[in-house]
Amino acid sequence: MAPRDTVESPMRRPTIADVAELAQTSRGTVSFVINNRPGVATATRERVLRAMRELNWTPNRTARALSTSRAYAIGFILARDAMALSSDPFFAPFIAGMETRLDESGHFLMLRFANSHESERAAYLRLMEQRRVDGFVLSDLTQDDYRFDLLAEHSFPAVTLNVADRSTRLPSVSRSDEPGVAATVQHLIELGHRRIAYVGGPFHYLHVARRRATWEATLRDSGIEPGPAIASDFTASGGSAATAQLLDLPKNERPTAIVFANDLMAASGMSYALNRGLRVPEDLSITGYDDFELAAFLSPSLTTVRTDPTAWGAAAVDHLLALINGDDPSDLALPPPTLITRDSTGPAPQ
Amino acid sequence: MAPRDTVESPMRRPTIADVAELAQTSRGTVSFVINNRPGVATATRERVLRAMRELNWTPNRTARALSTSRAYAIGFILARDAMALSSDPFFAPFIAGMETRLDESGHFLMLRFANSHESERAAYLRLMEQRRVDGFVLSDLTQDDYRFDLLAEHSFPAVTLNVADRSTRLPSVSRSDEPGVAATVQHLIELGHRRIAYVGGPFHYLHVARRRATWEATLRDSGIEPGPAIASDFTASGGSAATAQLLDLPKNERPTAIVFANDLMAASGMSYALNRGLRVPEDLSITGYDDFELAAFLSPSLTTVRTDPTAWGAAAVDHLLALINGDDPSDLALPPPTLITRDSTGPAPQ
DNA sequence: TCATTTTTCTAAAACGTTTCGTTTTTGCCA
DNA sequence: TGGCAAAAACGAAACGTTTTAGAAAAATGA
Repeated sequence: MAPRDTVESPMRRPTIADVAELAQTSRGTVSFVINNRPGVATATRERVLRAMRELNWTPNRTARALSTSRAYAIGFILARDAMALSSDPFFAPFIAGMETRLDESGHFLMLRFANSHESERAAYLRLMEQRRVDGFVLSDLTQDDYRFDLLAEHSFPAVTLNVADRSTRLPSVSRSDEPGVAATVQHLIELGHRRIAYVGGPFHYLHVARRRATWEATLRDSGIEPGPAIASDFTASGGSAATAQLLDLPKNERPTAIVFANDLMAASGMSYALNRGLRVPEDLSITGYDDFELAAFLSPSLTTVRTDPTAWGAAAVDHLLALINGDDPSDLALPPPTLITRDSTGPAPQ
Repeated sequence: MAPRDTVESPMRRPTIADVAELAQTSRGTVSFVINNRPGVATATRERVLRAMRELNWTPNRTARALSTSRAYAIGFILARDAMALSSDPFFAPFIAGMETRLDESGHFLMLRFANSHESERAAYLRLMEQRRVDGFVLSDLTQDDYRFDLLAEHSFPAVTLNVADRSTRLPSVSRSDEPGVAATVQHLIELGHRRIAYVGGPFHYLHVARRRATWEATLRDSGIEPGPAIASDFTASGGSAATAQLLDLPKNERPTAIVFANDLMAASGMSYALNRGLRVPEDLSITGYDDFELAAFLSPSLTTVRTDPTAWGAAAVDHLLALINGDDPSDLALPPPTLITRDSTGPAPQ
């Protein structure tokens, strides 16, 4: 007679009940052990731990999520199109910074790119309604941002990147860009420039408006009339077009230096100027913002402002998790970014 | 006596039970309606739909996930450091492409950046053990990739980007890069170049090795001895260093054209060459790969190969979801990328 | 030793779906 | 009109955790 094997249902993943049985205790106790809560005798705790190891069991997060009504994930929704995104050197390191902290706390990141306002709104709603995240990190704040009301209606926690333009109960994690822009403009003034133009992004973004305002204020403080300012779009093609527009000005209005709101526009604008036969920095000084990887390797290398998106991402997550855990974190200001002087800026032409 | 209000528990989100009650039916029926399965009378179906609308109810995905043991999410784990990632123009549009399809099917993307081999492995394990995803998209295949065994052990579905170097039950979604590289080399040969160098990435990546092999094969097919090949690292600084190394060769070995494995290295290498006083393309022709945003706006503009990562991402997700749903999709080959000829390539110097 | 407190542990009820076996209703035909 | 099959609806169990009320056991004090 063939031996009768104990027939195990194939591949069934062990559950907390299996662990409890092996450790000769109840499921409740196992739960207490893994969440290390008091009230479990040392001997029992060790039996449970041994059983866990033996069965190679890890708690099923879905079940836990249902039970605790926590998702153990946070949402990050970007309303930019993918192309703009891939060339924006901010997000990848920012996300990586977030993940270092998420990893430690066992959370995951739900990322979504939205290419329209409607799909952005829909993504927030779905994530909230389906309870798939515990909170959000809000970037790209705009004037009177609709997301504040949206999240408030569902009483969802979130942290904002930079401070909002109106009062909100959401804490912010910000890195002021005023000092970086001010330092850039100051640097150009010291080099003797007097016609300093600005090429920014869409002004409904708060940080865009703020940087532009800083450029203007710094010039006025030095008694210099601000040169032309152009609202561009952060893209390479926008940078070229804006530069063309500036260089087409009559000679006595034409800027001798251009402050760009990001490196991509700066690099593109610089190429355009070189193509037109201008020398950089002898005829035209150029500055960027971000210190993207190529900045140091362009010809000439690009004077720019280095931010630290990784640290920012980590701080944002720390703050958000604290908020989710019921703490009441205040606004947090990170140290300002620093100006990196390279070869694309030089003394103003005579 | 004060009127006795019906005290509602504040803010409780409606559940399927509330909908069932309002529609005067059972939870099972409501479930049938939302998953539009047969066996529900039209009248009942409409009562349910009305109740859903009235209560503004959407099913809780966590509960559904627990019940169906499906996570409604897929995993994408990138073992690159954030800096390299931010400058790689592939991933953002690829992810965006994935999301268009994920969105349609109600799935989400679990994204993780891993900065070490260990954390990569741990991320796969956690996602699988906790059942937080239904499958994976595997990118950056390496020689004898360990992930095949890892996923097989847990019998998790996945699709690979490009075909593996060994047999695996995982279907692939690939875009062959041979034609792009071949077209590039051919283009240079037609321009009269005979010393054509190659600057690639780490050769343990399959696609890196394959591109390099194509460069070599195309040259040999034309009876040309391949010039020097350098294994670089896809970074701007690597591109500069490799270019320096090539330009330092004795004049009769020095290449008249360099084929770079990505645009970032190409842009950086080009700047380096210009800085050394060479003219591009008169003295040196340069090609890239990716067609990143800046490529058209560099000076000179960069000849490169345009891939379509967005379409690739969409196809990968379609394939993966089919696999998850129990279909048995075969390998899929997307149309090859195309060469974009710009100003960084020209006739070989005499 | 016994009452009392404290600690440890258990059993059962949640969490919000899906699924499945059964019962009820409907529709059809003789 | 009664009988029967098919369609529709129901109710309960299941998914795998956490949490809570209370039982059991251990520790404490008189």
